[in-house]
Formats: sequence, C-alpha cells, structure tokens
Amino acid sequence: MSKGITKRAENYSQWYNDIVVKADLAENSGVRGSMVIKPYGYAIWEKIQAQLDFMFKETGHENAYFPLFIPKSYFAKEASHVDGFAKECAVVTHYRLKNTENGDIVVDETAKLEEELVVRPTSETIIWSTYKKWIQSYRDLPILINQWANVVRWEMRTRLFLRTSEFLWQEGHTAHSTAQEAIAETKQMLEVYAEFAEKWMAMPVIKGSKSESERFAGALDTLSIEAMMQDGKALQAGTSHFLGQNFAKAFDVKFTNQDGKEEFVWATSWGVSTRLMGALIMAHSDDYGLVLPPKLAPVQLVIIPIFKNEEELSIIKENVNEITQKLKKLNISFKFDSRDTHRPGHKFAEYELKGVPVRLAIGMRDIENGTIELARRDTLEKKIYKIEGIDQIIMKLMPEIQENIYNKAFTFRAENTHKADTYEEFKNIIENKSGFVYAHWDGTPETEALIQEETKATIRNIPFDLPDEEGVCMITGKPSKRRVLFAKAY
RNA sequence: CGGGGCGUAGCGCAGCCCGGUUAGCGCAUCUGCUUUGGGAGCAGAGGGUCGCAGGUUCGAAUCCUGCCGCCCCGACCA
Repeated sequence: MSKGITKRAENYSQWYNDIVVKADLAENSGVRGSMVIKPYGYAIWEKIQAQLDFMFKETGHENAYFPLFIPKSYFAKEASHVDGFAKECAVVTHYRLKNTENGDIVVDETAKLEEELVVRPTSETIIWSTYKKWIQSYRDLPILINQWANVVRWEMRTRLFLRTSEFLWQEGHTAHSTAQEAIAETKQMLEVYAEFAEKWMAMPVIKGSKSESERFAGALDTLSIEAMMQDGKALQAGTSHFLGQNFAKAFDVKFTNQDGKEEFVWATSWGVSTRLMGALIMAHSDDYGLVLPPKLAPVQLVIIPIFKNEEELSIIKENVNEITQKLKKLNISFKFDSRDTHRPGHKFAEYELKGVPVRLAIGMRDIENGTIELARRDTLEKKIYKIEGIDQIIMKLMPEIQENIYNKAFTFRAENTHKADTYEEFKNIIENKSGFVYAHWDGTPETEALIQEETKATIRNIPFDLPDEEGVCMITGKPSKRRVLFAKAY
C-alpha cells in the first residue's frame, strides 16, 4: 500500500487530504484558509481551463478582466446579493502601513479610504456597473463575457480545493435583450459544464435547478450540475444563474428596443472553480493515490527504464526514442524518467500516487525479447506487449481508460442512488447507506429546512432528466409532481 | 462564535505528569560503498531561538501567568 496515504475506507477526509498533499497538488499556506496550488496541481487546472475556455469561445464568449476591488456602494445596490455575501467579505479600509518606534509595522490610521473596497466574492456588481456604460441599444446586445479570476469568500472552515478563502474560477456574465434569450444562455452554459464534467473529467453529473433556498443571491433561477463523490456525498460542480432584470434594475441598465421603448436588460452568470479539482480527486482516486482521466492528465504516460549502469541506460534510451517519436505524432504527452537517484519500484509508486494513466517499463530483458511492460493506472493491470506497434495500442488505450473511469463512476453512482417514498425510508438511507435519494417534496422551503435539520441532507437540485411522477411529499403528504434529488453535500 | 487538541530539526513525533548531564527517535537531507523488474542496504555526517513574553527556581522543553498561531468537531456558508 502507498506510503502515508490513509485508506479511503478508514477515514475518507483524511484520505482526500493525503492525496492532495502527497500527489503534490496543493498544500496549506501560512495564510489562514488559503492554499498554495503546486505545479502539478496547477497543471491539471490549466488543462481544465484550456478546455473550458475553448468551449466558452465556441459558444461565442470573449474573455475580459474586471477589478478585484469593488467599492462598497456598488456592492450594496442589489439587496439579496448583499444578504448572500455580506457575511464573508474581506474589506480593504486603508492604503498605507507605517513603522512604529519599536520597529513594528502597523496600519497607518491617517490613510483611511474614503470608501471601503470589498474584495470581490463574485463580480456581478462591478460588471453591471460597467455594462451600464456599454449598453444603450438592442444593437449592443448580447454581451457575452467571461473572466478568469480569483475571488475571496471569508470561510470559517476550509478544505484544500473544496473550500478555501481565496479560490480561482471563471465567471461568465452575459447581458441580453429578452428573458428567453437569457434563459437559453443559462441552460446552454449548464450543458457546457455537464459536457465538460462527463467527457473530460469522466464524472457523471445530474443537471437540474436549485430550490429557492439554495439559489444564488440575486438570481431568479439557479441551475447546477451535481456529482457523487466516493463517500456518497454530493458535490456541486458548476452553477449557471438566470438573474432576470435584478442587476439591470439595481444598476439602471436599460436599452432601447426595436420599437424605440426602454427596457431593462436581462442577465445571466455562471461559474466553475478550482473546486473541480476536489471533485476530480474524490470521484476517481483510490488507496494508491490519484487517478486522472487521460484528457486532464498533465502527463499521460510515463516511461521507466530499468537499468544497472550507463551503458544499459543508453541502449534503453535508443529503444525508447523510437517509441516517443511516435507518441509525439499521436499527441500523447509523456515523460521519460531516467533518474538514477531512485529505483524503479519507487518510481512506480510515485506515478501511481500522481495518477499518471499509463506506465511503460523497459529493461534489458525486454530489449532482448523486443517487449515492453504496460501498466494501467485505472485498473492496475500489467501486461507485456511487443515494442513494435505499442504506440497504436497506447493510442487506443487512452480513450478506453477515459471511458472506463467514467463507467466506474457511473456504476458507483447508480449503486448508491435510491428512491424513498416514506420519511422513515429516507432517513434510513441517508443515515446508513448515504448516496443520492430521489423523493417527493411539497415544494416549500419549510419542509426542505425541516429535512435538512433532521437529516443533514439537502435538496441538491430538481433534476431535468427525470420523468414526471405523481406522488405525495414524504413529510406533509401534499401532492408532488416529480421527485427531487436529496443528498448530504460538500 | 462554542467545544476539543496541538505548538520540540525540513516533515512526523517522544520527552513534560514527577525540573537536574551534551534534548532524543523515525522519515527526509548530505557523503561513501554495494544495489537497481514494486517505495534499497550498510557505514558515517549535518541540521534545534523546545511558538512568544514574563515569572518561580541554584537550575525550566518540563512548573505558573499572559499572549500568539495552527488543526479537528460543531454552528455559518457554497
């Protein structure tokens, strides 16, 4: 078993933490609640970014950048938005430090800002105060903008990637001339997220809309994708909001329509964050470490030479060169680890820990036989192949691994998804089995709150892809037209 | 904000209760030799304001007081 990784079954959250740290993805920093994303972890994030960015551009969006600091007065304009975020805002009040006589550095009280600046927890307010200047006519619409940025939400309890005070994300902010168009945009971006989660992260998700109480502060409707982690808990992996005209009204953003009449602009916003890293880790990894889908692995394949001396290494190198040249043509990223400071076994364990999808090992024995050993990270299978044609095998293997990882996660979710018709049944599942539970709910926040209080489970979303089904609320017995998705959540 | 725990070498910890040689162990690091198909072995070496400040004492990592920081559990939140 891997050195120093707590077993998943033993202590799930410790297992998660161990993987993040031991696989060199991130570590806690000296700053409370803020992490350092290490090169290997950042490389995965860059892959996530690159693909999402491509998908945003494909759907007509452009990138821009808005300020980190938001004047308090802007922030205060949309009432429910303030309610939602006020309790977790970092605020800049001064702009200068000074030295005291005994050499300490203190805030210079004479350098107080006229107006405090809120460090953005999200950018709706600064963006809509800007859009006001950009929009006069229906001809200026739609505006389809995304920004890659950091945001700060002062969290009381933090966990690497899943919840940190500062995190990286992207936030799309669009402006439209009609409600229908904005609603379509909200749905479209949720589809983009779902496709990314399933095709790239190999993580099946449930698309749906949030209940009123889980809605984004300032939105009329919030859509989400929800994924199941290996402990059966749900993780919200992306959200897309239909903001109606709330921000347009708050910032007085109007346009003249084709009939010459003034109207408020319709808005959406949508985002995913470095939390996806947490989802990726918890969806697939095992007791040996990280398991990465090939499409997001910074290194898709590692080659480990087994050699006793320089001479053997150079013979192996020659053979490996032929393989790597073909891999380059196939666009497969690889690493040849010829360090003589670590022995092969050490390297095997290290790359397993780091989740590299495929490993090749080649020594003198192989060269004599014209063979090479191939090991899959997802199944931990090892097989000997002829060197000849190994590139073709690898090319076919990558999508197979991607698919297998997805299928594993899909099967796991299916096995841990239940239906409950009575509250007794429901409580039993949540307490003893965990996982997702589909149940009828009367649609009221009161019932939702009661369930949360008694079981800790919340409505993750009201799934789109679920058939209508007449039933009665498991608490109140009132009629319900469809089931909703309950789970304990991150 | 409430409850609990911890602060001693880069990391993980012991020592503290019951004060007394030169503060110790594992991992990691460095050097040398032997090794190399699943986290190498042996020999040697380097590395410490014992969280900070004050007090008690002939003497404090150890006892007392205050402060600071971090972690875990809960409440809050996505």
